[in-house]
Amino acid sequence: MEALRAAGLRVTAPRRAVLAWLGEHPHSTARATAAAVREPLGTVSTQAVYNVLDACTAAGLLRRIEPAGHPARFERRVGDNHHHVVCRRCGHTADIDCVVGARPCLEPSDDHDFTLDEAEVVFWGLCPDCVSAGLPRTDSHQQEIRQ
Amino acid sequence: MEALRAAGLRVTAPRRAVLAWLGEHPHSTARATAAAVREPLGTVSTQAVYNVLDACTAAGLLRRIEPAGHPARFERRVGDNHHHVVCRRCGHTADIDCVVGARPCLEPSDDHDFTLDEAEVVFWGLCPDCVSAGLPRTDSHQQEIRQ
DNA sequence: CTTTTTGCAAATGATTTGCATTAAC
DNA sequence: GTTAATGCAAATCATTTGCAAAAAG
Repeated sequence: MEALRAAGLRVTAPRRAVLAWLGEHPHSTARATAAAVREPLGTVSTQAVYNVLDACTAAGLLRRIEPAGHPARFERRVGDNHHHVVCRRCGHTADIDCVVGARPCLEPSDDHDFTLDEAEVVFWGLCPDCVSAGLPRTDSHQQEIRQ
Repeated sequence: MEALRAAGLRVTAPRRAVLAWLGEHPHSTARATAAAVREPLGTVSTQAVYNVLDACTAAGLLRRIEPAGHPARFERRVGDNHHHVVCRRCGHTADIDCVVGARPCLEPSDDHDFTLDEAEVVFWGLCPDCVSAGLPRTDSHQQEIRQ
């Protein structure tokens, strides 16, 4: 990935592997990503993965999604302002393009003098699997079962 | 507060105090709330506060706001679907009524078969104080300085 | 060779869990 | 008197921090 070099980041095995994995499996957690890159690479420390994710997020190569009550997830689809559906129970996440044309409710009625840079929209609910599975709303146990 | 009794919850000093505090100081964190109720009440355990907040949230008396990277905040304004501006740096939170009339981007373009129950909108940015203060984006140290 | 990354260990911080004691009803 | 809440202690879990060793350019 020359994206790395373009961003002024050194090209290392963990970085290649993390970006490759996230390309195939968007919305993976740090933990799931770590587990995934350890397969081809052998030993990769958890912190190396966090470092990679942080560096790439800072460089704009990744987007971090932090659904309340669930570990952060990462995706390579950056630059466009798209949103997400998140399962309250297992944290499973999918992309959503907002209905209201280009910029949805991007203009708040009153910004309280904040200097805004992003409008984040999260649609909360239950994924099909958790609906059929059982009692709703309990928190996740199976984060990495789902990619 | 008869709201408590109406919700089938016993009326205790910590619950009264927490609800009273949040009525005056919406968007307080658990920590700030605990500190606040300890003043009039003497000793109140942190867990009691968490219990109160959890019970009241479950009963629909409170709404929990969980901005990524910041401790949860609570407010008594429930039932209406309003949104929030959140400061990336200090977590300071304020209410926003969405522009697009009653229900903003409540209809996702594709729900991925999720059973949705809420559309959450968060406007991210920097509060006036953090803009004038200094370097942006660093994380909070002053959660309870701001209510 | 110099600087960035990695790997390992330990710390942080919000939140949760378990259980005996106490207060509500 | 029962049952639900509190208080205290300890555990959990994602994430961060510090630093020496290894790798990238």
